[in-house]
Amino acid sequence: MTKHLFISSKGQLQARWQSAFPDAVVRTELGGGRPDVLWWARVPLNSAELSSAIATLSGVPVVVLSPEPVQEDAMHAIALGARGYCHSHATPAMLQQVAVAVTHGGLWLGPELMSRVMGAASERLLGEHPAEADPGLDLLTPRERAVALEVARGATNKEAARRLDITERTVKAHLGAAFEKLGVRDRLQLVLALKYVPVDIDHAA
Amino acid sequence: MTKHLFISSKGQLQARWQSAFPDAVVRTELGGGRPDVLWWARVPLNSAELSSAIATLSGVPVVVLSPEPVQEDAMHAIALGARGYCHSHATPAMLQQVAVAVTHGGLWLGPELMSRVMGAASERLLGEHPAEADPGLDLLTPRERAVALEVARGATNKEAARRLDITERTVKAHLGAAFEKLGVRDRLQLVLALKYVPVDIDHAA
DNA sequence: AAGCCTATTGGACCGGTGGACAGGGTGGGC
DNA sequence: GCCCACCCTGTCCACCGGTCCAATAGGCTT
Repeated sequence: MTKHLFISSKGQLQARWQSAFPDAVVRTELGGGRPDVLWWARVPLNSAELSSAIATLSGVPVVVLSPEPVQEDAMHAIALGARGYCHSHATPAMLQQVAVAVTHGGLWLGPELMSRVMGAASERLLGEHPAEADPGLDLLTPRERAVALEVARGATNKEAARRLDITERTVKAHLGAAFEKLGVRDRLQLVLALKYVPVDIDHAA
Repeated sequence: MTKHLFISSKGQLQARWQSAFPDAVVRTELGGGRPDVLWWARVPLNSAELSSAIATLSGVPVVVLSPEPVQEDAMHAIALGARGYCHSHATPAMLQQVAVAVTHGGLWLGPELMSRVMGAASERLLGEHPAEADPGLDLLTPRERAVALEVARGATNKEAARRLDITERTVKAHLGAAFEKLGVRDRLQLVLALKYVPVDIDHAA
């Protein structure tokens, strides 16, 4: 018989899970025997905890359950080695499906996520990035690029303004345009989007 | 009963496959009814053919079989939407495993490929290389580190608070402590400090 | 000439951010 | 017991960051 172990912060979904797997064990902490499937339902998702759980139970498929599935969380989960990701309120039938898939060596993600992951993986491994080298820098005008690079080095708007000899207001304007073009919401995400940019030589030690 | 359709250039493995699935149908071309699983064993792998087959049988999981599995082929296959990839001489037991996984919504790739694909997908989607131990990070307490990492991913204080299940105020506290310890003035420079080590912070002077 | 893109700046608004006060709680070392 | 490090929370406030409303001016294509 397949042993299912659910790790949950609180036990409130125990009944639901046990209707999918009558012999399911629900606990708040890892421990005890070695299950055949580990269902990780602790919220919020803590990377460190999950990672150590996966490492501890090496070989046991881990499925992450979330009360409100987020793609980003799912990506983190599979990056850490999880074999599945689905809604913690999924129907018992769905949970059984997932269990079957992962215990037979599969990865279960749900249709949308699956296609996203597959697309990303193939892009990465086949080396055909859609916007290959620059995920954005050449979308920007020269001025926008200059401002973006200043900001990406950690400058405040005021500092960037001084270095480029323009008004802080203008910096904001260019920066706003850059946000728009790169589809990010703030300077920090701009930096993350531009993270490949090598640090200026004249500022490196 | 699950219907298995094998598409093969030549029929020589028919016996093996039928020992896994007694009612398996082996053909050289697509056609006839709609199977529950489509096993694609045509060699060499033709992207166009496979693609159109997957499109034609939309919704039917497709598993690509190869007499000599190559990672690149596997990547192409899943890029086109295949749900599995394995050796065409796999044991009947293995084939049954694969069938179970894919018919339950899973992706089946084999351990090595799976980890490769997962790694690639997460790198691509999260834009991160697997844990390159940041030197500054161990100056921080576990909680400060967790907050710092959330922020380093582009989260706002509010988002970090939600993800770590603490108040925004507490996020600020940990973050402030992290700024102090790392000698930076704001979240953006924190990210830079965690990503590239040798950046001089004071180009404002 | 008209239209568009780029660069530049202004003012105003408001939410996010970071620092400066405050505490409260736990657990471990001396 | 006391001290200390860590974790968590609160209020207040100045500043920064991002976006809205503009406007002016040069260069470029049509």
